[in-house]
Amino acid sequence: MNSPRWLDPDEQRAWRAYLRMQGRLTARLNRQLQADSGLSLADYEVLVHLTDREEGRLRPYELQRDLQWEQSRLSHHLTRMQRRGLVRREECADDGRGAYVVITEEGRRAITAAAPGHVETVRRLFFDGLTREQVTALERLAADVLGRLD
Amino acid sequence: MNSPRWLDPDEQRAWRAYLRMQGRLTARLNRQLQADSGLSLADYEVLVHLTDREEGRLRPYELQRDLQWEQSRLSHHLTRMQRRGLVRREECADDGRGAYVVITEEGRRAITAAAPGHVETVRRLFFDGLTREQVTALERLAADVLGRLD
DNA sequence: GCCATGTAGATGATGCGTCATCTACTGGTG
DNA sequence: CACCAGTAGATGACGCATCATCTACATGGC
Repeated sequence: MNSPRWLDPDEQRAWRAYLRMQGRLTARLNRQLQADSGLSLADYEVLVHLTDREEGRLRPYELQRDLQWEQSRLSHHLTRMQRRGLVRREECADDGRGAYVVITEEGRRAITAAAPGHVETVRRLFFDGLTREQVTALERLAADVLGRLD
Repeated sequence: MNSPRWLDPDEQRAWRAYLRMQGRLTARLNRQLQADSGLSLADYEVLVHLTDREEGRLRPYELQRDLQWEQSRLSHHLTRMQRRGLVRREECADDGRGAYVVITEEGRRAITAAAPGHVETVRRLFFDGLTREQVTALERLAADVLGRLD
């Protein structure tokens, strides 16, 4: 821990700007989604992944792998979503330990209703005003950083 | 809400990569700070802003403006930090409604101990491996987006 | 001086995220 | 087949974030 390499001024500014953008953007997206459709960003992500498979069901561990969430977070979240009727749990025949998470009709209705407004908000708050180069540079940067997170 | 402009493939990939990086990075930073020094990222931010003024004290509304937090989040957070002995509240003579938040000796010790490891982690997980151009491009992007969030 | 409106800040309820821990089943090795 | 390491998932406790609401003081207009 001795003599750390501090951030230089460019890095400082970039880091502060990133943190600030991140916090504000997430807050805004969450609020819009919550207000317009009663879903959180987390609910939205779960439902997107479920609708990606046409059977509308996944094993929790697959969901966990895709979302990169903590296992217990996922489990708690599914419990809450189940309580609200957005998903349902089913037994898994192949693996006695396992389970399936299945999207309900209500879950489908919820995400169908929520998606347009959410995408519109992402576009309005984030992509509008960015150039194509900025978009590809961001993807590149995120991929670089992700590569070092594993 | 009719006929939304969906994200094109570049935007999709960039957005997913960003969300994923964001989530994983925040989680890692939080875990490191928590494990090595018992502080959360939120605690860290509060203490940084307090130590920025050499009196080590601020009005809550200033802190709120700087951090861009919800007022009640800040208030709750300060209560918890106070309970842990990191800050203290003091009466404000000029304004009967107001208060001061003051960093304690223990708070100073905590952030002094935490900072090197945290900065090192930010550097290792984020800045190492990014070019100078990527860093300035990020700052630019974040500033652009922030400009549209107000 | 009195009232209306605004501002500083606290609080209770409730949902979310993490950690530690637990149960139950699987699958390979002797 | 008995054992044991590993994997799938759930749960309780606790700190965090948001919303709605509340108190108390400040301030400007009459």
